[in-house]
Amino acid sequence: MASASARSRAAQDKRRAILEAAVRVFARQGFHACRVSDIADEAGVAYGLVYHYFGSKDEVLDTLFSERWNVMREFIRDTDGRELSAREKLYAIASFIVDSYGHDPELMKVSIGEVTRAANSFGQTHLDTIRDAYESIAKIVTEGQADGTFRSEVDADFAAMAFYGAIEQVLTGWIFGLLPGSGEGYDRAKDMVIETVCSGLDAVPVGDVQVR
Amino acid sequence: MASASARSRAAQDKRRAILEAAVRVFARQGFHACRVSDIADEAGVAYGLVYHYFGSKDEVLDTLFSERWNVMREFIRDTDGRELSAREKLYAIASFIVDSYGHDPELMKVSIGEVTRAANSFGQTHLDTIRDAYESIAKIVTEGQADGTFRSEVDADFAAMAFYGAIEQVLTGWIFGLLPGSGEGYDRAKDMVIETVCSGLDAVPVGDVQVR
Amino acid sequence: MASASARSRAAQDKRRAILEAAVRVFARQGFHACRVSDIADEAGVAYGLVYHYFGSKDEVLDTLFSERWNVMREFIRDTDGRELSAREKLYAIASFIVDSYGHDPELMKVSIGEVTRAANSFGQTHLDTIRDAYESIAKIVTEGQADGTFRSEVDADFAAMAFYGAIEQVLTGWIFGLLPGSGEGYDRAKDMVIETVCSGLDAVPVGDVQVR
Amino acid sequence: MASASARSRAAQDKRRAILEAAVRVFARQGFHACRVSDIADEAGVAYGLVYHYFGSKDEVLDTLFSERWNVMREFIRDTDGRELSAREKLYAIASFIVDSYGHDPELMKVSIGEVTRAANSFGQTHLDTIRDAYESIAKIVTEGQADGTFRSEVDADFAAMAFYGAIEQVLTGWIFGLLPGSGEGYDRAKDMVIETVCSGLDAVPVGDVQVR
DNA sequence: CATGAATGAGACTTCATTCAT
DNA sequence: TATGAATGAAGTCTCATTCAT
Repeated sequence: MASASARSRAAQDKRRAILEAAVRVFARQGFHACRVSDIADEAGVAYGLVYHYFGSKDEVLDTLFSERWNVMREFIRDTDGRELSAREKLYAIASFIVDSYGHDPELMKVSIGEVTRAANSFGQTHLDTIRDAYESIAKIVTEGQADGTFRSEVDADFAAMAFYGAIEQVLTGWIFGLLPGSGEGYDRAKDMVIETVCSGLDAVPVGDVQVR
Repeated sequence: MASASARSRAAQDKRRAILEAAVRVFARQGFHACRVSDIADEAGVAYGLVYHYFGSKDEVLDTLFSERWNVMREFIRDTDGRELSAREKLYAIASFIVDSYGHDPELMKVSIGEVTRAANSFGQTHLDTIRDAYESIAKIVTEGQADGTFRSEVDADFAAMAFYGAIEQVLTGWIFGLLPGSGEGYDRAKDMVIETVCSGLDAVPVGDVQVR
Repeated sequence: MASASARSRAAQDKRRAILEAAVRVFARQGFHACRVSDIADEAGVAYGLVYHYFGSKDEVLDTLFSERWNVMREFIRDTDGRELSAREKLYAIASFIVDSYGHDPELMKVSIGEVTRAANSFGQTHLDTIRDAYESIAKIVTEGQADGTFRSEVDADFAAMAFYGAIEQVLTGWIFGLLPGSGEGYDRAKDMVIETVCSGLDAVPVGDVQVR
Repeated sequence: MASASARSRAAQDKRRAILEAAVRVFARQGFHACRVSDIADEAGVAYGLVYHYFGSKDEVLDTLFSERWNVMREFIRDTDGRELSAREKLYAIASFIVDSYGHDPELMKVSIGEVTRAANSFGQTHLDTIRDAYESIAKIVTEGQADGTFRSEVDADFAAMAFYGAIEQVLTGWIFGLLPGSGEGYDRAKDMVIETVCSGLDAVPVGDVQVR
């Protein structure tokens, strides 16, 4: 019985090893440029074992996406349930995303870089998950607007998108090497995201501008 | 000579037809999932003609991306040279990007999905172009900070990234149907991007927050 | 010892279960289109057990074929030794083959489709067995010709082939639904095979025909 | 225009070359044991050209089947329309099949040996064609029975099956080397098939036999 | 310019077989 | 006996690219 569970544990270890190897090679070469054998080699397992655990190369990426977004969705939902102001909630979420990058930049690189391809093929499931995450963020914004913390000029859906996009682009900047500071400046980054999105760039808030 | 130029014009028409067909099939199926023959079929030209005008399938995408970003870079540079406040300049740029989407959503989908986010392959090729655009935006922010329009709490590089990311994510939301309002709400979208990024979400600007 | 023999019997049961499962899946999907795991699943045993009892997937089919043909060869030999006329012997053999189909159509389908007709691979392996059976039939025809029961116009080898072919094609007709009556008309079928092969179609026997 | 038709003719030549090469390699190694590259090599064309003309390896076999059975079906229909006795019609058909073997033994080998696999997968179309051919033969038998040439003891469907099976088994005998005489004895073979099927083996026609 | 047949390297996937437990 | 994870060779199919016309 112990041996059975040990065998099972060992088996799952290989599965996990394949998944982690996939993150590395996808991040390094991109999903399309990497072969299934690259994943197997990186994981140190036989070619066929990838297909023992996953139905296809796509399914490996699929699994990676699911895991990343489920964790994130759960975090957002938990955060929303805590006793925090709307701004603090957004800060917590921004922190989580930035920290995720700090913890596993390769996974984030894959997650950000391959979404489109996923959305274009097997990604309907993920779109629903992603939509759900955005809606949770929008809900936080809406609550902030309701209690007077946030202004009501901006649609909550829209703000959620801008909020998430701002963060993700910062990560993209780090990934591409367009932005300095990855590796040390995480805390500063979080602050700046929140500063930008919550307080804005303006020294003094103004109304609409008119540019032809 | 007239006939020669007419022939030349006709030829360029085919080239253009291929490019436009490519946008449609890339947007529909993704760059990797579409074959060169799909482009030719969509354009209504012979298979080999694609190779008469372009050196490779990659070059078709490269061309598409370059055209789009050169226009954008030029616009940003021009805008920077105009007699506008920093906020107005950002508004003009946001308008331009949103209008670009309104004008050719498929091109934007391809541009964002296949190149901007692709840190490997194509992303690398166009990195300098992208970097240049971001730097132009950052320069505008810097100037705004210098003349007191913008606060200095946020790094200009960082703000440029957040600004661009917020916009691009809104487009992404439209592309994937995560955000309602594409098709009508462009003007409102521009305002909201500027509102969000410049004025922020806060009803009353506050300082840093402390979350756990 | 009783328990040892019981264990052994149980073991042979599994072996038999695998063989019978193999007949079903081979008949359903064809030998090449079915995987070893299909056999194991159908038999309700573990993957590896197939290899405990058989050296290879081929060996499973070989075993099936050998069992069936050895029984048949034995029957033909026994029949030949009985006190019967040549015609009665052929009738007995035709009966046996038709009854075999009635008893296990799937096995016959596999035997005919995957081995008898497969001039390459499996056919070669069992050629001697098949040849032996045909020769036994030819011997019966020869004896019939010797004692004046059968005409001598037709070579015995040739007649054996035609005889067996006629029967097998009827089975094939049943297998593929080209011929009605499988399931009920076995006795009638036997009669008709003998009628056709022994008495022929002619109302009155005639000589050679001349067709351009 | 001439050059266009020449090009087209050349193209069809390659297609034909692939088909003929396929017959040879399928006959030599069997469908399953041969790789697509074997076909290409045998035809002296590039690997990919097989896929330019055929959607899959299966489709190559499929095409071979169709051609062979369509020719045969047409011949049977034509024969049925001629002014011949039923026996002469059967003789003509038997001749045709035997001659087909004489003319292209490899095609017949493939045609006979791979039917089952075809029937198990893509062969529904062929089954209909084959059924049609059998029915045409049965129709000839029925007419013979109607005009008193043939006895009515044997069902026409059944007789058609036995007739065809007897012939095919002779070919199989030649293919396997179980039967001597292939190469020279074609005419004798035709006569014997007709003798066997039409006149039967019996020296003197008898009624039913009773064998337990 | 235009066509589309021809090429062949490359990648995914399958699956028979082995083996440690 | 029995299990099923692990292996890796082999083969199908795809598709970017070339080239003769």
